[in-house]
Amino acid sequence: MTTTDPKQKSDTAEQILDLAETLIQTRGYSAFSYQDIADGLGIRKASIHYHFPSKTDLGIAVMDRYVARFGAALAGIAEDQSQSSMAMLDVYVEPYVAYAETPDRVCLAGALAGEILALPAELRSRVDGFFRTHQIWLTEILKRGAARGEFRLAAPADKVGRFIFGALQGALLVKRTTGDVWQMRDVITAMKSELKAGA
Amino acid sequence: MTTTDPKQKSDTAEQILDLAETLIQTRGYSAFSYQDIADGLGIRKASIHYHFPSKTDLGIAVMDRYVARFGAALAGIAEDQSQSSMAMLDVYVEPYVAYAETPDRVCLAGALAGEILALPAELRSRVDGFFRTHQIWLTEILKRGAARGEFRLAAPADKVGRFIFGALQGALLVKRTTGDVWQMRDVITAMKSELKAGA
DNA sequence: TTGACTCTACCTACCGATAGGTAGACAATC
DNA sequence: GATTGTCTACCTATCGGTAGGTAGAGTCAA
Repeated sequence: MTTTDPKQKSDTAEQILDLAETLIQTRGYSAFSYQDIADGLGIRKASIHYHFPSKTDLGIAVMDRYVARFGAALAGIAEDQSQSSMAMLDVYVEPYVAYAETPDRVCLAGALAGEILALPAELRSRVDGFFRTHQIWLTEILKRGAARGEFRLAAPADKVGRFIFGALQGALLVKRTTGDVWQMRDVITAMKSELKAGA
Repeated sequence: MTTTDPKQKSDTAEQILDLAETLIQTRGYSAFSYQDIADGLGIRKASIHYHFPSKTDLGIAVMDRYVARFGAALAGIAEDQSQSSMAMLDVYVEPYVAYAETPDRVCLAGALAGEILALPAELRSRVDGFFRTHQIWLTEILKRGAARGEFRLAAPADKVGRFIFGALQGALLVKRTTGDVWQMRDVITAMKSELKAGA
């Protein structure tokens, strides 16, 4: 950095995190290597080990950043209580739509979940926490929508929450394979129609 | 084999396929090795290469067998037209429930989809075909149910089909990570309630 | 002001383990 | 005697990780 930038983390560490996140989301945790990152950034493998001693450390750092980013987003959505619950849901699904419109990206947690048995315990627990948090958050929004007469839930909110969350994660998985950009849009259309039905 | 068994494929080849299928479903395609199979069956790596020259060949054989098995099942379900559409759906989701009740298994196609970019093209196209076939099949059942007045669809059948298929695949993914056996049951409960709503 | 020292951030060069895959010997069977 | 199936022994490539060195910026006492 030539400018006087009071940044906390070094620029290199940040670049490593960014590329690692992309690589995990597209190829998976086991399938990306320190060499891939080294090649991508034009540095040596050992330099990555300097910033992130082990692959586990790097994986944890990537996931923690992702969780924090999403956590802030979830809190932000629920903050403005003047919004309709459907509007909140619309904001929630935005990242899914965005990922679905890239060629190969899926949710980071979804990518890690696909190879959960190959992951170190510290990563496993974080993916688990991500899933639980999101399903609970969705359940709360659904309850709110039902209480306000916006949604008509055919089943208890927590079950519908799991249904919707699974559908979003599944849609990303299917879309990456089939390449059909309508996969995610159709799922969201169906989801919203189901919630509005009878309202 | 000591008994006179007029089997087509050798017993060893069959055992290799069985174990490979299990390993892909639990660990993933990239994460299992010929050594794992050799250790599991008490044979040498080179013997596996005799039956399946490359890992790609083995992967294709496993997937083709799986697709054929499922294809026969789908045809079987739709055969008896005296059944209700909900009964057909119940039979369809049986394998998902069964996988969800194992510690770590997911759908073979789902497992492969998780690392689709690391797969040889021949495998990729098969996973793609599997997804398309199942979504089309589900759509047909939904249309039938709607026509018979069993289901009330809030959105076009193909969109609901994608919604349901994604939810089932996503539920397996989430369940394996969280270990919550209710994940799949809750999703199926919600799905059936949505379909019955208003009927 | 200068020399000794420390720390950061990178480097080259290597390690043992494991991956998928191959060559060829050796029995058993048809 | 050819075919089938399994073996031992080996190959090359790559993995995550380590050892040790170095250039440069900052610190600080003489």
